[in-house]
Amino acid sequence: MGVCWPGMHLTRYTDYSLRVLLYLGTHEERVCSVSEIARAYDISQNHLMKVVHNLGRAGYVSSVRGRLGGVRLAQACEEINIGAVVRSMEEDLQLVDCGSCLIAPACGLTGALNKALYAFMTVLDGYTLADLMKQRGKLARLLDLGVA
Amino acid sequence: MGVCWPGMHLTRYTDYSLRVLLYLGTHEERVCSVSEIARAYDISQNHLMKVVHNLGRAGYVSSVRGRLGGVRLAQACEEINIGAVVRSMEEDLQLVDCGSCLIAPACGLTGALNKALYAFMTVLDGYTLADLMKQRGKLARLLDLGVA
DNA sequence: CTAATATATGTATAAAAAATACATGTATTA
DNA sequence: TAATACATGTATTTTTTATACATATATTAG
Repeated sequence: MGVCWPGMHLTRYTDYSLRVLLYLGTHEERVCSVSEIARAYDISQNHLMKVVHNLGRAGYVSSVRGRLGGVRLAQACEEINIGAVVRSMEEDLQLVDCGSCLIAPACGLTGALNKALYAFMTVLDGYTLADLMKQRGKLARLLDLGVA
Repeated sequence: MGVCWPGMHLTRYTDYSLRVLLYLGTHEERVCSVSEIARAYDISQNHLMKVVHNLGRAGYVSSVRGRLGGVRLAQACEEINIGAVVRSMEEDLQLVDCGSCLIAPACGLTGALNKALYAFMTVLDGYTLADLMKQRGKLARLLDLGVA
């Protein structure tokens, strides 16, 4: 066989990650439970739990167990870079795996795709969580609608 | 529910499209059958048939039916733009579908992702098929290995 | 004219990937 | 100590993608 690139999959998993950060960013003053966030977005709580756990491992959120526990941002909104978040949530963002492709040694595609991906990520590297929250007040109101 | 973006999926389908163009580009002097190309890459012939058919609809290749029929490039290598090929093969390249997402009206993500995708495609727009075939001789040799 | 061979095209099946559900463990505190 | 929230592994479902199958249509060598 031979696949020249495995597909740039920005999954819902990464989508959820960013949405969690947006939620926590608009509620910086307190901890939020995963169930609360799942309810706001009408998303699978189990899935979101793993997303949040991963965000914790990557150092973006800190969690508190037990009653009255929950999650909060571990960094300031201005410090959380969107490109970095995407990179830490998406595993196969490298356009590799040309290993089994017959023409890999002479294929000009790899270089072109890598340059394109680099450009893609460079744009995202130019944004912080704070940049995505310019309309913070409106965001908060929309999110509260979901929880209520 | 609510999905803020559907995923940039550069599928194997697009991969195959570009590989077909590379094959035809290195055999410009004659028509090639789909089965020959499928054999070279060790790929499903049925799948490739549809890829080729689509390339025909998009105007990149012209096909001849019947015995001694086959496919050939309908444009010069220098005229075939890689970004355009990707756009015509991938349907959902637009990062839309925020329709059902709660926070869409105040979400800064959409803009960031669209800018990133634009940067990605702009890079690909800078390449032609000819650019990917700089090592044409080596390509031809590798492909012949697959057919043999 | 006809048998061989190639593309054209719709449908069905299989494989892979992703999302979600389920189950159970661990920690915290009112 | 009961309630609640995170932690984590496994199983199931859903979705997407790739492939297989079947059949129609076109072309041409002989």
